[in-house]
Amino acid sequence: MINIKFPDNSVRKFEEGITGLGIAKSLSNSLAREVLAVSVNEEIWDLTRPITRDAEIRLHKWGDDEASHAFWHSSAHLMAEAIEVLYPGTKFGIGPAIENGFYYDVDTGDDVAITDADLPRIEQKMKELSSQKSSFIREEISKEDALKLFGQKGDEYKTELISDLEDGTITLYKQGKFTDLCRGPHLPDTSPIKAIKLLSLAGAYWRGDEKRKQLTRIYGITFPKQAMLEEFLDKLEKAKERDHRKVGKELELFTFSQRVGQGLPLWLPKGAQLRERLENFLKRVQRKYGYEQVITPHIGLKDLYITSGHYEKYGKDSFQPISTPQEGEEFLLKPMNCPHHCEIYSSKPRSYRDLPVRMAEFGTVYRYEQSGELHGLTRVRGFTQDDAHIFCRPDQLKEEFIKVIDIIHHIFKALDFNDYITQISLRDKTDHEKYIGSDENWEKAEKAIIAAAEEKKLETIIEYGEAAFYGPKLDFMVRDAIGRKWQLGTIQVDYNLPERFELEYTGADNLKHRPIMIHRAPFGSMERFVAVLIEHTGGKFPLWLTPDQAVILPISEKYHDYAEKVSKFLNNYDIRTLIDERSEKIGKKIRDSELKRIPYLLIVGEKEAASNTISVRRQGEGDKGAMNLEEFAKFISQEVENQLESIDTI
RNA sequence: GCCGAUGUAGCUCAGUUGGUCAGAGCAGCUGAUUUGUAAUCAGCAGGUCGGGGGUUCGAAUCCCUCCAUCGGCUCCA
Repeated sequence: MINIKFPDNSVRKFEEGITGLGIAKSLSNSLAREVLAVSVNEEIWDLTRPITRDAEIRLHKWGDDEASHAFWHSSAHLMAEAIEVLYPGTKFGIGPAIENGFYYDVDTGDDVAITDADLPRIEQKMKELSSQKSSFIREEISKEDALKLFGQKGDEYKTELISDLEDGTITLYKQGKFTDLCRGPHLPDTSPIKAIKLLSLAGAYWRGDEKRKQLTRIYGITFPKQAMLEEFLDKLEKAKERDHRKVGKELELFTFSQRVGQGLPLWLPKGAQLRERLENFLKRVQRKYGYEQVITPHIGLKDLYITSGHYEKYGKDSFQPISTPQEGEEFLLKPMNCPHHCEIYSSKPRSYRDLPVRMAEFGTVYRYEQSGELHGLTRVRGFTQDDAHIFCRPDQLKEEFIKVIDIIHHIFKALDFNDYITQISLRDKTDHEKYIGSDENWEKAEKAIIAAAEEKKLETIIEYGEAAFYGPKLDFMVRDAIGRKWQLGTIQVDYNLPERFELEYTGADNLKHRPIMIHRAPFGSMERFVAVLIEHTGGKFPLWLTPDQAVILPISEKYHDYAEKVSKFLNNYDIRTLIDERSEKIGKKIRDSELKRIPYLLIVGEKEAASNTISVRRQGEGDKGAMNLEEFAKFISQEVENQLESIDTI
């Protein structure tokens, strides 16, 4: 007999070799029907795998990540089985469960291609196979046998994976006629996989390596119930309504032009208005934190970037140098602001008493991103960083770093971003080619970030190999409408540029010392931040930010003049309004999608014009009744002020 | 850059196998209507069907190529 401990700390005895499913059955039949996976001592197991020792277990039903993981992983195998039937000879790469669903990378050979049109056929075959209720059978196998098995099939991908594995840790899973190299865990059998949707096809390099073969990746998602699938697809559809590219077009915030060039956003008046408000907000915050604004040009001599090391790293893949009538003279569009700021630092001698020096600039930079990488406002070729560089002494590093974390937290709170991930990006110690600078400095910089994050009690995830080439980073990542992660705020510790630019200050000991540089951008870039802001708010910005604070609706054309008067009056109070011309024509109503995003509706007609008032309605709150103009202006100004004040005291 | 898909009026879209296929709604303009918040009526104007090349008696439709966009991969100073 073995002791099984449950999440409520109760312990029961079972026969040795009992399975998760067996335990579930002993508790209740309905549980046994619903359970999908089991955690045994924090490791996710198949429900059918015998437990031979005392263990702590948790049973997972749909709704637990562990359950959906096993469910989707099994679905990936089911899809692979279907593909093997429909496309014999297909070779398989990897097929994991992901956050929403699963994928499998397959190689159908050069002659056969799976296209979008084939997806329903594969879905159909999956449904057919799932209803056969094939069991997923786990089997341990020696490395030698595994290599032999997949070698016979001619599957070079699996054999490559196996050769990287330790002997004695290799397991196979079989269901129906399909056998796969797999760590598991899986469902007991295929039957719970009822609702199936293959979502998309994409090319994906084998092992993520650009130089290797590109396989066909098929994405899909499955659920135990059709209704769940429909709900998921519906949610996905709704999320697309918030897409910043769609909303940005509707609200006339920004546009692109093929003539101007790919990835070069054109900010329309309302977008510029919004952006300006954000900039002013950030400038105000930064002033409080002791930053000074600087301004630097959009280009710099090529030598500047040779000094910084950026030319060597990115020169070939950047916008190419601009030549001048002067033979041999070459300028680069600036891809970052740091070198310029370094030159400002060294424009005069610095004393230890002067530090820290905090230089801020909304600096527009240009990077030649790969064409396939461009994406709305989140990934562009010309963008404006809310950049700043802090030059400080080693003893100031931690405090300065922490202050930057504070700024970012402040900003995120002010804009109601609660759902973000904090990531520490460190170097990949085995890859020396990718980074510049001494190990000693890297070590110091990485420790500083980790220490600061600990002191601020940040819940961070650590990613190795994600550091910038000159230093480690602390990044704040936010999700977009359909769940993709984007880096917004970033803080980077850099011992490198100060060395390359030979920056120094005179210490109390009257000797020269090297300052440490912190790069930071709370928004990341204005473009990306606005994009994420749009998707978070669905285009309904807070009053203090919104380009149009009120829309004036004249009952009829007769009151157009009065509407103009109201608009002008409010404009004097810095309240931006829009007169909805369309409503002048009776019965024509402004469309919801546009109207709903403007906080206040001001209705004017005979009554209002006569009494010099407006009928005020706040979206979502209903009528506020008639107000005279001055009253309304004060009311709005007060509201904006209150909002800004409450932001300040966050 | 790579794999796959898409590109028809300012916007959203229809256009069956190449032959009245240059269309609709909304937006715009001109009139009429004077009406309290999701749509008043009539008329007008809008497009080298992403660009270029080819096949054909004939191309929005088939082929090639370039450009852009979308979903991924890779990349992201």
